[in-house]
Amino acid sequence: MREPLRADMFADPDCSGRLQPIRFGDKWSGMVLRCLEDGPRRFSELRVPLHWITPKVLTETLRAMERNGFLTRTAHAENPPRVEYELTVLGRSALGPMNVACDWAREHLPALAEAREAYERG
Amino acid sequence: MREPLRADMFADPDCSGRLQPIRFGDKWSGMVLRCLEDGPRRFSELRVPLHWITPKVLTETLRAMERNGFLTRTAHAENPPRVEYELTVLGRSALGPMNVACDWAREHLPALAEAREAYERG
DNA sequence: CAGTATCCTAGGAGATACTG
DNA sequence: CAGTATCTCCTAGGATACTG
Repeated sequence: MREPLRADMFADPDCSGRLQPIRFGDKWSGMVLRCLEDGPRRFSELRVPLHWITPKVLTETLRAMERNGFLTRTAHAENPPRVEYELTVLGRSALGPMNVACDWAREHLPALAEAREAYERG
Repeated sequence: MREPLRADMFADPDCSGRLQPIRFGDKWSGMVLRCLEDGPRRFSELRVPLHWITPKVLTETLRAMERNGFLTRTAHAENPPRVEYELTVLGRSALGPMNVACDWAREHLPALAEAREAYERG
């Protein structure tokens, strides 16, 4: 629940390519969803597993998800500033279909790869 | 099983926007998957429900899905030519997660829309 | 720390025209 | 009918630098 996010959270080479045909929103939303699964996280904390995504793009992603009601943004009046992002009930409900998609991908990734090789051979 | 595809198959205005945060592959793959659900279809038959997608883009989409092993392309030696696209077992298996995602979207679309309105109001 | 502000680029996607 | 072949456009996404 409160362990730090691992830097290699999305480092699996099998998933870094385009083998996974199911996407959640834009490029990063699905991964952010996964990052927030175990509780609220800070801006810079999210950057680590997300391959050091640039602040501009992470801000855009978080704003879009906030706008869609997937997460809330809480700025604490401290110095240095601390901002936390946390899934809403709606956002958490999206983990359901995402897990189904992930299970499907894990199960069929070998078949995907094999189909590509067969296609390449002609 | 053999009814023609309806032209307004994807005409629902609620789904034409960006409210649906789950995407299958590129812009058209998910819809093609749905179009082939009930059996093989011809190239020009697919164009109708797909908003008269340009042939170039439909070809690209079909080639990508064929490459990933989602469907097969069968050219019949006739005149005029007839080509049929049909889902493979792998392609059909992707309908599982897609239906889960569609169910989720249908259930939460009102909440999505409401979240947006609330965000817009500030 | 948690962001803005600029600038830039690759490629997904469409319009249009042509062909075996 | 079932596609190619070109051309063009848009924008998601990244690089870099700066700030309250």
